[in-house]
Amino acid sequence: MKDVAEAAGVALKTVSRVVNGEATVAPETLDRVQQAIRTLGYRRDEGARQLRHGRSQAIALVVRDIADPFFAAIGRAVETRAEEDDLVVMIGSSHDDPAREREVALGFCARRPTGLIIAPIAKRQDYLLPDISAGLAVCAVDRPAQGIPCDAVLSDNAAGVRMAVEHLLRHGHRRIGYLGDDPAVFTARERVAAFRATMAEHGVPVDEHEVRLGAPGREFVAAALRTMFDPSDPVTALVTGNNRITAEVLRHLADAPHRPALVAFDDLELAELLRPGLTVVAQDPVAMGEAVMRLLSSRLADPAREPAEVRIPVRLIPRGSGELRPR
Amino acid sequence: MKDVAEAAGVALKTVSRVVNGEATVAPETLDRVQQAIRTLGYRRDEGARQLRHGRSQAIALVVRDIADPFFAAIGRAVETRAEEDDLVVMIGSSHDDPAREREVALGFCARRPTGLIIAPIAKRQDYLLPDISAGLAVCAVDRPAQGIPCDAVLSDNAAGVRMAVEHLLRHGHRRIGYLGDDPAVFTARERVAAFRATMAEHGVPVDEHEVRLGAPGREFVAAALRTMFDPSDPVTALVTGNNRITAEVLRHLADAPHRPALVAFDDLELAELLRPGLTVVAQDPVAMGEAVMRLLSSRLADPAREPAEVRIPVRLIPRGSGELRPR
DNA sequence: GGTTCACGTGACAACGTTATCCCGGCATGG
DNA sequence: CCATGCCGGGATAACGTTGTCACGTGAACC
Repeated sequence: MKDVAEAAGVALKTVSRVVNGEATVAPETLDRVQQAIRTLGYRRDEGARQLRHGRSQAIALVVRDIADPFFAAIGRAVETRAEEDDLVVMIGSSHDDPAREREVALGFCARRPTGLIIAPIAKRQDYLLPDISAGLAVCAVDRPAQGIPCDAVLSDNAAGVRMAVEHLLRHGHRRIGYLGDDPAVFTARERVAAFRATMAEHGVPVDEHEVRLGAPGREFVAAALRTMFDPSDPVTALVTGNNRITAEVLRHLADAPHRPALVAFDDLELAELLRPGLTVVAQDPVAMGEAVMRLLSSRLADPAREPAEVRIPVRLIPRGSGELRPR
Repeated sequence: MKDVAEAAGVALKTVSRVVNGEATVAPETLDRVQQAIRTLGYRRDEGARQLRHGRSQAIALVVRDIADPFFAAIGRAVETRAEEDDLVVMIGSSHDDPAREREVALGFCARRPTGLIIAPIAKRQDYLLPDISAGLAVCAVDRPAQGIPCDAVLSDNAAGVRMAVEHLLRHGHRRIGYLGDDPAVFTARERVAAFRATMAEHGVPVDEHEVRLGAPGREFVAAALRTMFDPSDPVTALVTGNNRITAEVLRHLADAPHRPALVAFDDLELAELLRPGLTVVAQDPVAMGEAVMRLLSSRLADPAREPAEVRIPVRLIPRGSGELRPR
């Protein structure tokens, strides 16, 4: 900037004015400065700007795994919106490790971003309190944060599971199994609760061994399927509570002669190519990312606003698998 | 930091020493300062640190689309390695738009990151020259950069296509179609050239209408398949040059009574679940991300080193589709 | 006993930017 | 002709950090 000022024969501050598009610069001076900027290839140092200004024009995004298509889609939506406001996006993955979540989030906070988006894993996010008091806008996504006043954008898990169950009931199924994630996980709790509630509403009793919850993995899924398809009393349909479980179930059933009816929470890439088709309850990660950015803006505009919770609608995409009649 | 110094009754500089783990602090002073840091919830401001130090502890990653599983996997690998060195990762997508690539990359450069990783789309990346002279380490991935001296990490496209073709030849196919991306794309050129070369080596003539190149899309793929499966002289096997084309082909053929033998360049998530199985040439995005990070480190250690090009091996994963005998 | 030396600590400047305050000149109005 | 006001532009300090240098104290050495 000093060099530019020298080249244009003006003071440092005038260059600053030009760079920031302030109106109080005479047209002729403006030209000279812009010329010098081009000649010297000058670009404002955002780091220094941040130091002066207090906050960096950046959004931090802490997800569970950026390679997970769901979070990748959220990331893309966030990035698209962020770019419109000239914000850069910093991304980190917690890999479902609470300590790592904290590490990554605090590492981002040291960059003093404008906003922080977090898909919470840890029990509490109170380690963010100092930064929140210092003006950081925080928004949770996928799950609510605990221990901090914080906006949240969540899928409408209950409605999604209700749609899945009612879809199967409509097609004549009565013995429906539910295979979900560890109940320590917020979304898993919401989804299994909705499963029980919907079944109860329709007067369909639920055997306890028809509901299996656990960490998605080969052993868990294999054991659960053995129980559910016990020849003495097999289920005719299955609802899976997240995409890792769905994938594992599909792997197990890929070469079975008849696949049971299956409705999966969370869409899978290429699900449309599977035969028989896979009916899914699709979340809307793009809408979630956009909602998060809206909440962040509004939070920055009014830091004292009450924490809001936004539920993003989900969508049942019938692809044939629910229509399989009970055997 | 000033507050911490005051609370601990030491000078600013001593706090700095503690924060940076310098050894020249007396144990008793160290304790006092660390106590004050905890009490006040102090964290070093990375922005200010950068200003002093010249470069930010950050890696910028410009990909074509962060929601693409291939780039998401690269992103995760980069992030994992970066975290080990306390580097944050900034991610942006060019969405295959040269102007946007420039915009995003230069926006990152204004943050003065330590390294920039780019999946080039634009014809030339010479807009990075000023930053490179200023000490920015740059590495291209997926495709080489043009107009700048720059390391690159690429898949071994030629070997992959060779494996695909030879796999099909081994299974008795002689009429093999190739469906690839627009030849303006570097990888597309390498792959189709390898197709022709391998066929020629094995003395199998290639009809011109058996090779179709174009932007992946419904119309292009539909037209290409019509030509190739013309009943008068149909191909018995197909090689697809990237995953968007593969997905489109599968969509077209999903409900066909017999699917031709198919080998796809680039793995698809859940490809193992498709029936008939899909044989693929899998790239190794994780290895690519790791190689990129190694190149960046070595570039930082020796900015004058000659640009290097690293080829990452690909792997043929037979899943049955190549074994389909010619009809 | 004086000279080195090592060690722990502190004062200060500088990184690149911008907010605040100030100055000089020109036009306008009485 | 002078007072007033406006406008373009400059000097300075400050944001939070760290590299450089210097200071003071005690111990070890000849």
